[in-house]
Amino acid sequence: MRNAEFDREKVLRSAMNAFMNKGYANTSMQDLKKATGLHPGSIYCAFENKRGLLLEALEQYRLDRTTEFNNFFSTSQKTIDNLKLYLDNVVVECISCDNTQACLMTKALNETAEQDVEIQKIISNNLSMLQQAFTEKFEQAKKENDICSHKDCEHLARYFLMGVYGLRTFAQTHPTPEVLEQLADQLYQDVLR
Amino acid sequence: MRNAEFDREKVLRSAMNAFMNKGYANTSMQDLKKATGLHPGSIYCAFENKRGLLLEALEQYRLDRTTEFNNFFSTSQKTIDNLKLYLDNVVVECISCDNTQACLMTKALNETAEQDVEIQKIISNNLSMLQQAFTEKFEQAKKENDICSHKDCEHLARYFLMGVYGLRTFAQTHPTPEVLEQLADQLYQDVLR
DNA sequence: ATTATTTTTGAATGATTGTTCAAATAACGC
DNA sequence: GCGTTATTTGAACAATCATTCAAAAATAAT
Repeated sequence: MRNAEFDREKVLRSAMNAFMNKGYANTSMQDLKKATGLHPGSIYCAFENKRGLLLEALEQYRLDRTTEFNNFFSTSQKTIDNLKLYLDNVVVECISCDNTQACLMTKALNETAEQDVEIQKIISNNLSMLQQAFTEKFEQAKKENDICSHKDCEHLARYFLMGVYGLRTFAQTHPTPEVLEQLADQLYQDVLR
Repeated sequence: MRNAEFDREKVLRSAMNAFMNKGYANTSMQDLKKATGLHPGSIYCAFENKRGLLLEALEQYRLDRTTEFNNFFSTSQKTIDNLKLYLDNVVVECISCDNTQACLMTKALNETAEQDVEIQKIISNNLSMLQQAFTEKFEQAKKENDICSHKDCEHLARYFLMGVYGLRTFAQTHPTPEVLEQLADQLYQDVLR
C-alpha cells in the first residue's frame, strides 16, 4: 500500500482558486497541474477526473465557508452586529483584487446551469444550507429584540442572501468601494426594518 | 461584390442563445454552426472569430434589452407601476424554463471576469447604461410623488439593479415561484420607501 | 456579358483538450 | 525484508477545439 503524498485540502484549495480565476470550462488540466503541483495521472487517481475535482473542491469550499461563517458568530457580540460584520466582509472581499471577490458556488452555478443538473443540485443544496444557517441567526437576533420586521426569518435570510448575490455581481462592474458600502448598508437596514 | 445571405440579427440572437445555454467557453464552433446555420468560414468572414461573435451578440443583446426596457415605460401608466411591471417580468423570466432566465451580460461577466478585460469593460458599460436608464425613471417617479425615500435616484437605481442581479442568481437554485415573487415584492417596497 | 469583389462551402490545419496507460516508485502489512 | 498494493510520473492517446484556406458560387458594378 501507499498513501498519497500531497495535502488533499491544499490541493483542493488550489483547484478552487484555479476554477474561480478562469472558470471551470476554461481551466485546463495544464492549469490544474500548475496550480496543484499534481501530474495529470495523480489527479485522475485521486479525483477520478476534472469534474470529480470540481465536485470535491465545491465540498471543500462549503466546509471552508461554513468555518468562516461560524467564526463570524462565535464572538460575544450581539447576533445582529455579527450579521453586519459578515456583510461588511463581503464588501471587503468584493473590493479586494484576489479571487475572494467571486464565490465558487455562484460562479459554478452560473456557468454549469442547465448543463450539469447534478452539480446544479449540489450547489443548490449548499446554498440552501447557508440560507438555513442565516435563518437561525435571524431567529436569534429576533429573540434579542433587534429586529423590528414581523416577516418570518426564513424570508429575511432569503432576502439577505439575495442581496449578497446581487452585491457580488454588482461588484464585478467595478464600482467605487463607497458605492458598495452604501448598497450593503441599505441592505442591512432593509432587512432589520 | 456580394452581400451576406443571412439575417445578421437572427444569427446574433441564435448565437446569444447558444452562449446563454452553454456558456461562452463551452460553446463550440460546431454548436454555433448548428445554432446559426452558418458554416465556420462564414462566421469568420462576418465576425472575425468566436470572440468577435460574442462581442456583437452582446451588442445585439443590449439593443434588444433597451427596446424591451422602453416598451415597459411607453405605456401611459405611472412610472412607478411600470417599474413594478418590469420587476414582475424579471420574475416571470426567472421562472420560465427557456434561457431568458439568464442574462447574457451577467453570465458573460461572471465567466470572463479577470480573464478578458475588454469584454469586462464593455459589459460594465452596458450595465451602467441600464443603470442610468433606471435612474431617469426613478427621477420621473419622484416627480410624480410616488417615492417617499429621500435617497438620490442614482442610489435607488443601483439598489434596484443589485436586487435584480440577486434575484436572477437566487432563481438558479430553483425556489418556488412564490418565493421569488415575495422577494421581488419586498425589493420593490424597499426601493420606494 | 464580363469583371471584380465578396461570401459560402467544407475539408484540412495545427494546437489543445481531457483522459489513459505502463513503468517506476514508494510505503504499509506481514 | 519481502510482497502487495497504491501512487507518481510523464509520455501517448484519440478527440475536439478554434481557425484557415482554396475553390466554388453569387452578386453588384461596369
